[in-house]
Formats: sequence, structure tokens, C-alpha cells
Amino acid sequence: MNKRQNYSRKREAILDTLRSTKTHPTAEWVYLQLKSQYPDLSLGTVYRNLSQFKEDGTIVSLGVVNGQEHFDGDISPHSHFICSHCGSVLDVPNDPNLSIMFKRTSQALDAQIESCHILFRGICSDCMKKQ
Amino acid sequence: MNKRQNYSRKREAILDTLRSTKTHPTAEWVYLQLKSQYPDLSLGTVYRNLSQFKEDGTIVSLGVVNGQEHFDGDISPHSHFICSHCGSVLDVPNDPNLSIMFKRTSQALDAQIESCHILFRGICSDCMKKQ
DNA sequence: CTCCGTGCAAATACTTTGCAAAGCG
DNA sequence: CGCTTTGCAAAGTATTTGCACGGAG
Repeated sequence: MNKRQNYSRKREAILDTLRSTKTHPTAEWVYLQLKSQYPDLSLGTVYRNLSQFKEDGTIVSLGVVNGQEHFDGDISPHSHFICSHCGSVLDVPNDPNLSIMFKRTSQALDAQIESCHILFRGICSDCMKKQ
Repeated sequence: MNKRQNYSRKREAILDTLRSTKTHPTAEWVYLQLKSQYPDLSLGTVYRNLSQFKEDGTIVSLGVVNGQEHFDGDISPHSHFICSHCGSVLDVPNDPNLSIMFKRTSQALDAQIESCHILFRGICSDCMKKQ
């Protein structure tokens, strides 16, 4: 039903870039990565495609940190840790208890929960060593 | 040590407004609430004070939803549920399992975790009824 | 009197949008 | 050829900042 999508080399490149990094980039970062390879790429295109991917569920948004939206090409359920010192974002595998919490919360609120995102904040081991 | 702060009726009003609501307002909402009582209140002032409260740890930011930052005057540890239909934000008491997860994650990452924020997304019971 | 807090308007920063041209099928 | 995607630039939106003035201590 949503087969109305042409092939586009640039769209593919955007998705590839997002999937081939372990970081959790912003639209601008993706743009800068691709700019050298596709000199006529426009920032608007990156935004447009990222929004569409997000809508399609092909990628996931981590939300806005410091005014910029961060994306994650890895859509397997996992959580994130943000170092409040260096600002880096790390992946955290989901705890098995989560599904229990999930169900419990759903009942408590009488709501239909679709997803759950955990955000830890603290100091990463690298920054701890440096101090 | 940071006692260089004068009294300000407006600052107090902003904090009061934030604390006396169960919602999780944006800067603009706070501004609109106070505008009738303080007609010469400026939006910049609200932003300035909210940022300062956030920095002081007097209030907490829930992050940006739909391009607007939401604040919470309740700094006790609890989580949130966002209805992806109507956009409302509900409080969720923290699950007892959380502290276990907390510790486990801390060990897995070898990091020092300071805080943890869980964000559920789904459809709230009100919106479910309406459909 | 000396700083702090504020209004106001201008400036930023990020993101979205309109439109004509180029591309896919 | 009909529909999709793109570049470009202009428009939006939320937030921050500079500056001069009124108020607190």
C-alpha cells in the first residue's frame, strides 16, 4: 500500500550512513558526512528523508538533545546512556525486567503502551578515568 | 556560594505556576498563564528563569516534545507517559524493579549513573475511548 | 550607589516548506 | 508520460541574547 517509493541513490546513502555508524547522529552530521560524496546534496533532503524514515519506522529518534534531534539506525529495543560530562551517547541493552514493567505500567494507566525508552544520565567510564 | 540572587516576584510566580499544575508545561504555557496577572511579563524572562531553575536543579526538563521543551516542577524520581495521539504527558510512578536495573546497567557500562528517566509512548485511555 | 532582573526587539539555531527542475518506472 | 525526489531559498518556530531602565539591597 505504500509502494509509491522510487529508488533514490541519495536516500539509500542517508540510511546507510545512519546504519554504519555507532554514534547517534543529527541531521546535520549526516549531511556533512555525505556532502563530499554528493556535493549537490541539500540539507532539506536529509531532513525530508530522515523524517520519512522515522515515520516508516525504519529509524528511530532519540529525541532532542541540545536543540538537535538525534537519530538511531538501530531499531532493536535498547536504551541509552548520555554522559553529562562529554555528551556522548552509548547504547544500553534492555533489561529483561523491562517487559514486566511495561505490562505493569500499561495496566496502571489503563493505556496502550507502544514503546518505552529509558535514558540514563551520568559519567561514562572514560570521563571517570580522566578525573 | 551562589547567594547572589535578589528576590523577584516574577521569578517566584513562574516557579509557583510550574509547581501548582499537574501538567508538564512549556515555557510558552507558563507565559500565557501569568500574562494576565503580570501584563508586562516578557517571554524572554520566562525562558531565562526556567533555564536557571533547571540549572539549579529546582525543576527538571522532560526534554523536547514536538519542538517545545517541557518542564516538570516535581523533581521526585518518576517517569512519564506521552500520548502519541493527543500529546498529553502523564506521570508514572517508578517501578520498584528500577533500582535493580539501575545497578545492573551501572555495572555493565562501568559508568556512574546519576539519574534515569523512562519515557513510555502510546495511546492514553481518554484517546482510546474516543475511538 | 551598585548589581540584579526585566522588557523589548533583534538575533540565532534548527527544521520545514514551496516550487520548478531532474529522475525513476 | 505520470508520479516521486531534489536543490535552493525562503519561511517558520522555539529559544537566546544585547541593551537600557527600574528595582532590590
